[in-house]
Amino acid sequence: MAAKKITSVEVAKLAGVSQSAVSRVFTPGASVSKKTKEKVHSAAAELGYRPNVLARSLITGRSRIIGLVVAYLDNYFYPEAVELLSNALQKKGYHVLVFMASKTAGNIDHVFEEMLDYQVDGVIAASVALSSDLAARCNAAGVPVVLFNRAQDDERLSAVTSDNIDGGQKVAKFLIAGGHKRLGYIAGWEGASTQRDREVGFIEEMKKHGRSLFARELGNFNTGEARKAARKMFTAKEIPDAVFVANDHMAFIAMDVIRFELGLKIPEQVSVVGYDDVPVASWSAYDLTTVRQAANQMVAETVSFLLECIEDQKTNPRQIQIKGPLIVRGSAKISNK
Amino acid sequence: MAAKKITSVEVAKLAGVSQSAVSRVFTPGASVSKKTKEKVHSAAAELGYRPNVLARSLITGRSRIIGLVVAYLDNYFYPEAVELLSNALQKKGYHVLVFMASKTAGNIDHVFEEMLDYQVDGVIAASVALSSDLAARCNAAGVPVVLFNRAQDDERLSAVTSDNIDGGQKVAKFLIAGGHKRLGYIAGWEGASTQRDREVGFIEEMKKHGRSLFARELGNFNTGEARKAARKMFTAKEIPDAVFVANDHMAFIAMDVIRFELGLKIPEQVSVVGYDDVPVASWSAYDLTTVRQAANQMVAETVSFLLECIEDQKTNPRQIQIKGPLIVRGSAKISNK
DNA sequence: TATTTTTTTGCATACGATTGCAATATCTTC
DNA sequence: GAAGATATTGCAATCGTATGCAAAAAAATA
Repeated sequence: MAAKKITSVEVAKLAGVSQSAVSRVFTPGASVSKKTKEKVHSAAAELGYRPNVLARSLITGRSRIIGLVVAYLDNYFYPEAVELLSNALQKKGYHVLVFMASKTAGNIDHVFEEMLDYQVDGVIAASVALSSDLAARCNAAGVPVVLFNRAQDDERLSAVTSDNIDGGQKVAKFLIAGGHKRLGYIAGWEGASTQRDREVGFIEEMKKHGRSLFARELGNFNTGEARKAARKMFTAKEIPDAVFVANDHMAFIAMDVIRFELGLKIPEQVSVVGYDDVPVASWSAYDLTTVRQAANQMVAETVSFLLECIEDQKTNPRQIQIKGPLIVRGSAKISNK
Repeated sequence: MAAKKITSVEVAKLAGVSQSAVSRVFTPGASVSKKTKEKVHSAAAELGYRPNVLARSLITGRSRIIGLVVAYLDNYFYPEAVELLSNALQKKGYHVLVFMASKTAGNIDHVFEEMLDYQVDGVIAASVALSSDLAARCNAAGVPVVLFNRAQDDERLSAVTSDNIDGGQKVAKFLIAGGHKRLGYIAGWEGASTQRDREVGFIEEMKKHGRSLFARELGNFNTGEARKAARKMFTAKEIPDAVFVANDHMAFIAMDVIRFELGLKIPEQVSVVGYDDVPVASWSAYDLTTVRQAANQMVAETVSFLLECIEDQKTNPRQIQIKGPLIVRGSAKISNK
C-alpha cells in the first residue's frame, strides 16, 4: 500500500537514459532528441511518473504557487473573484494557496510569514491592508504583491480596483437626475479605500450640483452594523428619499430593514443604490441598482500584472483602476414624475 | 534587490553551530539544548530566517498542503465551506491549494494529476464525482481523499455529507403537517447524491402518509434551468401548493419566478422550502424555510477525519452524515387554518 | 572520582529534481 | 571521407532541509 514513489531515476533506468535526460524531457525548451523523448515518455507513462513540483521549485526558485489572502468570503463579490482568479492562474500553470486573514486566524503579519514559508511566487491580497513594513519584507524576499479591490496611499504598492470615485459620481448623478432631494449614504469600513473613494466621488458630484449629504451612517461592511445604520437612518424624523450604500451586501440588509421592518416602499418612498453588482443584485427580490465591478476584468488585470512582475522583477508598481457601469434596476426611481 | 535567501546554513554560521542544530531547533520534538536553542533563535531573528516549507517537504514527504477541488462557488454554501475549511486547516498547520474543476478548466483527471504534482498530503473534493480509477490512483499515491457534500456508492470512498434523506423526510413531514395537498419537487443534478437522497427522503416520507408527488421538474442545480423548471411547474393548469427545491440557490430563483413573474403569493398560494440554509435564506426578502446543513460541523468532521487519515495511512474509509434541523421561516405556511 | 547513562552535537547523506560543462554523437559542407 | 559546426547526452554539483549514526558533552550513579 505504501506506494513506492516514482522518481525520474526509475524512469531513466527503464528508458535506458540518464536521469538528466528525463528531466530535460519534462523541461519545456530543453535540448532532447526525438528518440529519447519518446523513450522517456513511454517509460514515464508505464510507471505513471510525473515530475515533483516541489523538488523542482527548490532548484528553480519558482513554486508556481500564488498566495491569496482573503479576509472574508461573505461579501459575495469575493467568491466570484476567487473563482475567477483561480481559474485564470490555473490556466497559466499557477495555483492558489488560500490564506484566511480572519479575525480568528491571527494577524496579517503572521499570515504573510506563512505564505513566504511556502515560497509563493506572488501574493494577491484581497480586501486586506498591508503595513509598509510587511510590504518591504515581501519586496525584500522578491515576492510581488498585488492588492485586489483595495488600494493604499503608498505608491510602491500595486493595486487593482474598480474606479470607485467614478462609481460614486455616477451614483450621485443618477440619483440627482432621478429627482431625489435628500440623499443618504451608508458607509463601509472607513479604513478601506473602496469606502473612502466611493464616498468621495458621491459627495464631490453632489457638490457640483450644489447638494450636500442629507444623512450618513456607518455600516462598516458588516451585516450587524449595516442593519443598525439603516434603522437609525430610516427612523429619523426626516428620512432620505434615496440612499447610496457602500456595497451590495449592506444594501440588501438596508432594503430588508426599509421594506420589511419599516414598511416603506422601494423605490416609491426610498431609492436604494449599491456597489459591486454581485449576482444576488439581479435577483428579482432585490433588483438592486448598483455599480458593477467587472470582476473578470479586474481579475484579468491582476493576473497579467502579477505574472509580469514575477517574470520580470524590475516591473514597476502600478495602480490599475477599472471603470464599471451603473446597472439600473428597480430599486431606484428613475424620474420624479 | 535580488534578496539573498537566508538559509539554515547562514543561521548556523552566525549562531556558531552546525546546520543540523538549526534544523533541530525548528523541528518540534527534536533534541536540542536550551543554550543552542537560544543562540539559534536569536540568530534566526536577526537574519529573518524561516524554514523553507518546500525543502522540508521534500525530505519529510509531507507538504502540509491540502488540495481542495471545487466545481463552482456560485452556490453560496461553498464559499462558506471554503472559508471554514481553510480556517480549520490553517489552525492545524495545513493550507489549502485550490483547484477549480469548472467546465472550462479541463476534466477532473487532469486536475487530480496537478494536485498530485504538488505532493498534496490530502484531498477534499467538494461537489465533484470521482471515477474509481482516480480514487485508486490517489490511494496508490497514499493521498487520502474525502468527498465533501457528495457521497458515492463506492464504500471505499470517504465522504462527509448532511443526512440528506433525513432532511428530505423532514421537509415532507413539515409540508404535510402544514396541510399542503399538492407537493412539487424541483430536482438538482441527477448525478449528485445530495439530489438523489433529498428526493428519496422526501418521497418516502410522502408515501408513508399515502401521498405521491404532484409535480416534478429538473433544475440541475443551475440558475437557468431552475428558472425554466419553476416556470413550467407554476404555469401548468394545476399548480402545486407547496414546492421543495433541492437547494436554496434554486429556491431563490423559484421564489422570484413565483412571486415576480407569475404574481403568486408566498406562502399564501405556494409554500417554498429549500435546502442548505445559506446566509441569504435568512434575509427578509426571501425568508426561506430550509434544511440547515451545518457547515461548521461538516467542516470539523472533514478536517479531523482527513488529518486522521494523513497521520495514520491505515485509517478505514468512512461515510459521515450529519443531521440538520429544518429552519422554519416565512416562505412556507405552517397550518392550513 | 571513575563509570555508566543520557543528552547534545556535527558529519555526511538523502530527498527529487535542474543545469553548467565537457564529452560524445549527429549533421553539414566541401 | 575528413573537418568543422551543431545537437544530444551524461556527469556532477546544487537547491534547503531532515535525520541516522557515531562522537562528544553533560548528567547521573556508584
